[in-house]
Amino acid sequence: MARRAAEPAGGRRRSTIREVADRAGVSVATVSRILSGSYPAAPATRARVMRAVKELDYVANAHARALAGTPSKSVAIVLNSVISPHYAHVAQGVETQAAAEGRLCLIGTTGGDPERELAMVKFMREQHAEAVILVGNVVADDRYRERMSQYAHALAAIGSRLVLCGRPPLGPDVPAVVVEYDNAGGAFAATSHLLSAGHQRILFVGRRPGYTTADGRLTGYRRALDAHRVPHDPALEVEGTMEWHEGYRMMKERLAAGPPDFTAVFCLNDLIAGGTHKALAEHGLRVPDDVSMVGFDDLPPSLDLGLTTVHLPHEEVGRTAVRLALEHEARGGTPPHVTLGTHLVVRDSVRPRFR
Amino acid sequence: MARRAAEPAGGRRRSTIREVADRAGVSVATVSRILSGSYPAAPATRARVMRAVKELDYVANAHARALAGTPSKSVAIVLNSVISPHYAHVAQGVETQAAAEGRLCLIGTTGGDPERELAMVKFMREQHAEAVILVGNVVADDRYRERMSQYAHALAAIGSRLVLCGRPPLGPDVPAVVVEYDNAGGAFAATSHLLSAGHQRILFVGRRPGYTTADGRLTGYRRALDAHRVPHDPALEVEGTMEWHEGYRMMKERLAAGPPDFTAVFCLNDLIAGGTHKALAEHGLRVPDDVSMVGFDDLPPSLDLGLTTVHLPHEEVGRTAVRLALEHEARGGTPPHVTLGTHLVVRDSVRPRFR
DNA sequence: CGCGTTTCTGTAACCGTTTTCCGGAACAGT
DNA sequence: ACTGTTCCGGAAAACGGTTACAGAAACGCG
Repeated sequence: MARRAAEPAGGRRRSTIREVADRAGVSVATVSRILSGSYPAAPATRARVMRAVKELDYVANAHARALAGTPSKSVAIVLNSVISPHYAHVAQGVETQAAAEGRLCLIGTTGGDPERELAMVKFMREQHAEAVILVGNVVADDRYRERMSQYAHALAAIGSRLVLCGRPPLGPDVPAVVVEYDNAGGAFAATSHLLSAGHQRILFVGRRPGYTTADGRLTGYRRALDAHRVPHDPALEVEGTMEWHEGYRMMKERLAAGPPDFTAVFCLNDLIAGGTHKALAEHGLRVPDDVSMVGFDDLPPSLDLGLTTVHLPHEEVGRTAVRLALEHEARGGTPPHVTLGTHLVVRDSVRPRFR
Repeated sequence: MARRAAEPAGGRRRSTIREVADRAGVSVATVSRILSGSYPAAPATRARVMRAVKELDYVANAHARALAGTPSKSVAIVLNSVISPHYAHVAQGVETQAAAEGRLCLIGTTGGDPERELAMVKFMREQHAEAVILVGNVVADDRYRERMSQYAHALAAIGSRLVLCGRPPLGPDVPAVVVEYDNAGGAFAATSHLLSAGHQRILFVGRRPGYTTADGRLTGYRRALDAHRVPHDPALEVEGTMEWHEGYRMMKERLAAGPPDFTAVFCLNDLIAGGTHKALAEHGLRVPDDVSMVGFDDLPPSLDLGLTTVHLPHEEVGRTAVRLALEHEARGGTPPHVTLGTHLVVRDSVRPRFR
């Protein structure tokens, strides 16, 4: 066979079920049956087969197995990057739940590039993933939206599922499971907490129109102001992305422009809170003595900072995504859309202020 | 066909290459060739095929393809958990490099359980991963060591590779690639930094005998003391695991036992540094004014803390692992063993002390 | 117009499993 | 001893692609 010629340098071939069968003196069918477990086999035969398997160190070829009709089930997760703590936690949840349900976990990252995300989804489709879980923010232009909903349909057509985590639904008739958390609610709670402590001028750090997460949190912030009848000042909303150094930059610039015109800070997330905190410290402003502060995410930095923040059920999001996708796959019907609750974790970054 | 009966509830079937061929009025061979790219085909035929593909929204079955001899290459990574920043960074490196080399990335977590780790390796072997990358600490008992080196041989036999990241080799004749970073060297540098600043009594927080990472760093610490002819006091080595709350606990207990008998702290990693920092603060001890401090890892918390720490090339470890495994797979020979360098990042947690 | 080339396209074998369908052996009952 | 069950194990047909081989159509040329 010429086909055999192109083998990896050092290697014997991977042993096949046929070789096991020969060595055990039985047919391939018997080996297959014995290995797949529950099948009546004479103890002697079973022993012979098992010995052959051990001696050859045989493991089944997952591809052949999948092809023949016993697919090794798998779940795919696609995210921007795995180093962002939030994504990492979600991924952990996905992985945990997938393992619990006996599924392998495929992972791919996109670096935030919609193009690569689309490619990943296609890739996962080829791999017969039972569910493709998309996590995180993207700017959703129309072309992207269209192609993604096409993929949703394609996946649905073959009994698989597209799952959107922490991003808005694609549309009413797109068959995708959606797992969100309550950004607006959390922001409302955090802002109310500051307001109740007597703060009126609350800086919102991390505005970013078009990004659904940021938008949701901004909405909650504004609603809380409204509910407390505190006038809303657009000048208190600072724009920037969701990173540590951006938080640092935003606060630096703000303070460089003049003395603080706020008594409290709402940070879009804990990373930003970290940077902001640093910038404040460099200007001799202490938290919470001089400035109160709340964050969002409840990820590691908040522990170091003693930051009062909004807890997000990161891992729960991942677990729920897998669970819903898998049970929905079995049941069929309209795909579920759940919103997970968030709650405030009070630490030590807010001080009451009385007029 | 009875086989067809057990279909997922809602779904049409996944379309096959045969259906594409029929619709385009050509043979399957032609479709296969056209899709696999570089093959001379009449423009008209190609167009017809492409249209059929689009209309049926066909994607190839990766399993069938793999079976037939064009395996979709993949690389597997197995780690304790993806939420630990260090692992996450390594994973990111692996994923990046894998993508760059056109490989899919399979991921599995073990929760630190050797049993699950072994199961994962087997699983990955079934999936025909070109390399299986193991990251992180384990307590290596003999049974574990033996089975793992058996897997290494099994993988090697079929032209795949076992890669160990940040853990010690299994033995001289075990065909596994090893990528380490220089724990001892980094610890030496960090400790020397403290010693040069005039500190003599340096608390080592996070001793954990048997864990290679901890052991390596402790070695570096002791060597530095030696080199500076500072007597080594075992009472200055505190035991604990590598987490934030452990750092907190260790320092809390130390301070509860009596006034500080040290002027500087060497933390096994940045997480511990975070907890330690907090505990110090609660006792009114400021860093670096009252106590100097160095960490290890250069992960996010160190930014917030302004921590002087040892930088580890996390992502580089992951990338190197993939690169080495893949080129070694091609070349054959003795598997490489590399140690990546580390260096000190000076921030603002160490203050000179003069007698 | 016949023939050798060149270009495409079809046929069929094969990849390594699972599973259906069947046949033979052992064993008990009469 | 003959038949009916029960138990085991084998042969062979899928699964959905790739590719070696060969055949047909188109083309240039003497």
